[in-house]
Amino acid sequence: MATINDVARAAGVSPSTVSYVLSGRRPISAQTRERVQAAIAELGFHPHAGARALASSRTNVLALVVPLRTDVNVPVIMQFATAVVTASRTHNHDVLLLTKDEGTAGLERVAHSTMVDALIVMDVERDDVRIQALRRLKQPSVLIGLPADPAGIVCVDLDFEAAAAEALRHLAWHGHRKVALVGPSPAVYKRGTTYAERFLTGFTIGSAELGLETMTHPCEPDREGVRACLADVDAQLPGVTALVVHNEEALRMVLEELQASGRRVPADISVVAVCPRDVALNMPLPLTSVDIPAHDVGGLAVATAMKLLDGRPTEKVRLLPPTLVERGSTAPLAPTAG
Amino acid sequence: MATINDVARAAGVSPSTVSYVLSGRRPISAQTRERVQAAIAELGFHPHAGARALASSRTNVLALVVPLRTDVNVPVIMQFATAVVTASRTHNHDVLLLTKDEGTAGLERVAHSTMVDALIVMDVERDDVRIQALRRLKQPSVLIGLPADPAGIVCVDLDFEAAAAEALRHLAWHGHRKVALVGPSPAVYKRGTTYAERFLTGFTIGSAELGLETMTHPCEPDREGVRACLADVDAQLPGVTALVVHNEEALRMVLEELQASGRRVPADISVVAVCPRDVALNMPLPLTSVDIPAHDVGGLAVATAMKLLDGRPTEKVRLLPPTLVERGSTAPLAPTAG
DNA sequence: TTGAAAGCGGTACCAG
DNA sequence: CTGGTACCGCTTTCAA
Repeated sequence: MATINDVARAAGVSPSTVSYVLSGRRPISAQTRERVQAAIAELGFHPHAGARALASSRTNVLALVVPLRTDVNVPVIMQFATAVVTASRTHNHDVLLLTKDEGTAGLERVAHSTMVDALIVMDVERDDVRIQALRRLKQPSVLIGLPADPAGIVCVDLDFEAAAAEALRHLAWHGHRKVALVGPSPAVYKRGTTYAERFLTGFTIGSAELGLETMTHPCEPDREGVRACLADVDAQLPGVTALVVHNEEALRMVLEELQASGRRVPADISVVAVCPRDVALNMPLPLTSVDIPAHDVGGLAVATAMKLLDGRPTEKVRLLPPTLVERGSTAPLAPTAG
Repeated sequence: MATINDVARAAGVSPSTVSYVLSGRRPISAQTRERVQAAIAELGFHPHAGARALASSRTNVLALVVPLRTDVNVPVIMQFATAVVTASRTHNHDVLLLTKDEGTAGLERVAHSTMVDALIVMDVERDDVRIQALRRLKQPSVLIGLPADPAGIVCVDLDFEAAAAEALRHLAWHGHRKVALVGPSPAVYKRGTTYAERFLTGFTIGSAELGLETMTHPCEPDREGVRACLADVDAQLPGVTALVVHNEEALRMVLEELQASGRRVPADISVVAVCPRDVALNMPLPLTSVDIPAHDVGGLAVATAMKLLDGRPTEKVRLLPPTLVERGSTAPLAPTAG
């Protein structure tokens, strides 16, 4: 492999000049620059990452911590991950993949050994033990999620509270008064996954503000779970005219069960999904949905990390406003039912 | 951050001794070792990854290339990825995550800049352009999959041909003579994804060897696609008594459509799935399945990469034998139907 | 606008 | 069994 010295020799300049051509950190005459670039191309020179990291204290690598567990929504995780990788590349960074099960030790390992410049952590829980560890690191970190105490750490996420409010507002606008939330599985709540809690909060507040009659119910994403959930909804909120479904895995089954019980969507019951747009579009019926913008959130996390690395100012908590797109699964409440 | 020199000073030894304590590459007296380890612990010393890479020409990082496209089965991809990360950690390596869309350039970038010791590449196609690039790298690579010409590259995967044969053998043993293959979507075949082709080959050969009456049909994993596929199967192979489903996304819908058409599984029709065990177990009915051992394959890929790095001998192509587990979705053919 | 050279923090060879 | 030290390849300060 060619080194910077080989390039310097071939171009008839000093190694430092080659380095400056590469980094652009000082003016170089056009002539010199061209000679150097020609030599680089000819020799197929690629700077040695380790050497660079050693000399510059910059690795150009971001750590990404993903949950390994599969009770959490895998496709969404994957969307976040690919978004982070893609965004990182546009910022000239690569991504080191860590799994959550290494816990605090994994974070400390890659940080202390200077493998990464910053860390992006997914699947953050209410009182995540990893957060105190992150605070002690010399590298900055960005959470995707929102823990109980985000002090000293930067967080980005969808504004799930607003998302719930948005869903309710849409339904209320269409005249719906009785609305049920079909939530994630109990395990998700139990774990202290904050997006679930935040959505619930927004739902409750929104319900009160709009004067709606609502109920909420977790939902195990299998056939029996969905049936049980819908049965409870019908029992506790008779005459329900709309559902907000914050449970991707269960979504398709909810639609099927509604159909099985003889209810047409949206004629008999409206459904607002909370999910990535492609999921909403790939249902039997295109669903009105509040988008989970995994791509945007991942991109924002990376952009935020870059700001931190550059010492640029950053919001401590950045919650993206939700967008609701009306598709085929919601309709105004029929006058007779109002 | 403490350096090796700080540790050496604190322990009253030379830096090289500290290095040797860390690497175990030469005998150290118990006394010295303890003093050094105490100093390491006290100072919270962690070797600088870049410095280490520079001096040793070893990064202890593996590149993992995953498909970014989502027409491919996301949960399985994720299983492979987490298996690779987990296995890498047991070998004291970390994983750099690359997406397939960077193509050849991405591979060359991380290899030429010495960011990784070896590469693991998923979603390999028949005539994958990346393969020639991999051959030129100084780092070894392991493919998960099997291209047309694997010369010079090590490949690991499930033996999909044998998997198909195994599924048919199981059904034939139970007296089934008319069997249809519900395959992946046409797009998967079109792309030259070899696992699909290999399964098809195995199915065709197995069918001939067992003297079965069979047909094969790709299947778009949505409601209409599944319906159309099953309709074609019924039309072209009337009296079909068993299905082999090599399409995870479609699996649940296949079962539901069978039920909708009044056929009970396994009483009226047997179903063998080809999927990870957890998918087979999470269906309404636990399915007899040929396992896609993502964890094993990922682990094997990593172990193989380690062998290559150590200069130990390795099989060029390693195809894991399939295992079929009988669960509730297959039954002997009823005598009356035979 | 460019060059010289001192590190960055380890590794591993050469000595003893 | 241990120490001294020349690198590994690049960045960046100091000089010119």
